[in-house]
Amino acid sequence: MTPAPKNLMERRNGIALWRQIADQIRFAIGAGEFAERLPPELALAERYGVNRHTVRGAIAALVQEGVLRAEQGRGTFIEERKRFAYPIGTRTRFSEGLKDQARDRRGILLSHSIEIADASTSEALNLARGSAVLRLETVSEADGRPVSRATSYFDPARFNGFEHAYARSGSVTTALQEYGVKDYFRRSTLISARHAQASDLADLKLSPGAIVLVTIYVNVDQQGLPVQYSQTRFAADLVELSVA
Amino acid sequence: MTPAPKNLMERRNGIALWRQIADQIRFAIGAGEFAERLPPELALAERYGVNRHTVRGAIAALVQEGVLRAEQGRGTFIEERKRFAYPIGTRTRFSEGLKDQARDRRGILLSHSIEIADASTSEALNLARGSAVLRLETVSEADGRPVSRATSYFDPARFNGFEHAYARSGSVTTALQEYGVKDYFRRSTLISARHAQASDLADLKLSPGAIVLVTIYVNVDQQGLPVQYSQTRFAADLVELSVA
DNA sequence: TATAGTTGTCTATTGATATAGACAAGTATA
DNA sequence: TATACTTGTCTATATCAATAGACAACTATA
Repeated sequence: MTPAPKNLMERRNGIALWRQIADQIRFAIGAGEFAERLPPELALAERYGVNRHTVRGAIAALVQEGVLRAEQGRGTFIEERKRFAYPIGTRTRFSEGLKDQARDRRGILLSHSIEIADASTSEALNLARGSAVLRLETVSEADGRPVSRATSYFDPARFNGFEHAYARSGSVTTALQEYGVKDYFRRSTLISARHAQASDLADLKLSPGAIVLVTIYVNVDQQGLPVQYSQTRFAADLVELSVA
Repeated sequence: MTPAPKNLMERRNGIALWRQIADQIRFAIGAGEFAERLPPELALAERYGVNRHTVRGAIAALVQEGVLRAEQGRGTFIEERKRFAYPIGTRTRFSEGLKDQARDRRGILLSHSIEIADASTSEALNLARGSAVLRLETVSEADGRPVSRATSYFDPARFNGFEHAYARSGSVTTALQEYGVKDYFRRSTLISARHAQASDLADLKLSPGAIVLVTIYVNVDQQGLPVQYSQTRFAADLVELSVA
């Protein structure tokens, strides 16, 4: 039995109480804390040490998001399930990693462009300074829900027209195979967390102030040559990263 | 030249404009957008499409955090701090991991207690249901700055008095050696991110609304027996996790 | 030493946030 | 059907957030 943590809300910190409580409830749902139905509004008000109307504000926001469904006289019910556990390892692949947790997984190409590589990109892909790179902006979905938003870089000399291959299959793994990369491995992953930027909020269908987990990584082929340099943002309320 | 993105702030979303702007400025600094000095308040107000006083609120918060330093008549300057890269792997150790990045690393014991293990703890440590566990609350510091806040569980039958060993050395590695555990390995790590709780804000000296990276892991000895089950919160503005 | 440019402080007004209480409307159950 | 419990709606009040304008205090430099 949890000892009813009271007054854990911070006031006058620039984040409205109803927003903080909405964030807490969403996170608690992701952690499986509430089975199917939310406690009554008065109980939640007691738990968070606020007025019932403030809790109602939080619930209204989550109903708007589609996380909750309120029924007058009956209660407030949860529309969603637990977080995805996304495995990070030497053989990390989006579709493989979630195959036991979601029926449909696919990537969607938002846009692509050829650019001059900056310092970190050219170093990661082992290209000469000032080389051109192919940049892909993608969203990955699981069961129709946007899970991650990636910015990836490829060497256009080796992977000319890669954007079409990716757009067709919705999978980096499949697209790489079309270019003769039978297998690939993750060399390293850097993980950080921050508030989502406005553009990611829209693509990941998040509410303002949401947190994203950011992974920066390089994938290499069987010869150890870098094939993909990528920065991926995961919705922290929907995904946790599992390092095996 | 960036085309002065105006009016990208969301209003009446439960997050005060000054807080959103503070988050944006902090992120822009991290991305190296401002060299050394922030643009004047009026220019920032123009850029974000808000009143000068609103920008001042954001700057005041960042000064409080130690990110900025304002000097009357001169301008507002950036206090440089780079993030620690904390390596996560099979041989993850706090002091080892930061030894090239900080001169002094140590753990501080905040409190300890004997409790009845809950379901996840007893499973992680391979204990019978309802067994007693030793719980340690600790803070780890690097160069005097609190970097992480951990809640760890040990089997009190095997590690009787472990809290004293830890308090003496400030190191789990050293304390485990006193109990004959010459080496240990990390079996798995689960990583998530959320807003910091009030108690962690104080211990990690964070500002309200700050983000923490949460790692949940089990360490096992050379025989594969679990010795430590732990949940650690890292200040996301100060630390990124590196998976090799 | 002027002057322009910067941050700091004050007053005032409007809208959003949070609290409080009362009661209506709907649901489940004894 | 009566009762307890739940969500929905209304009024009212106090505090915080955001805008607006004016001017003081301080710094760099022409």
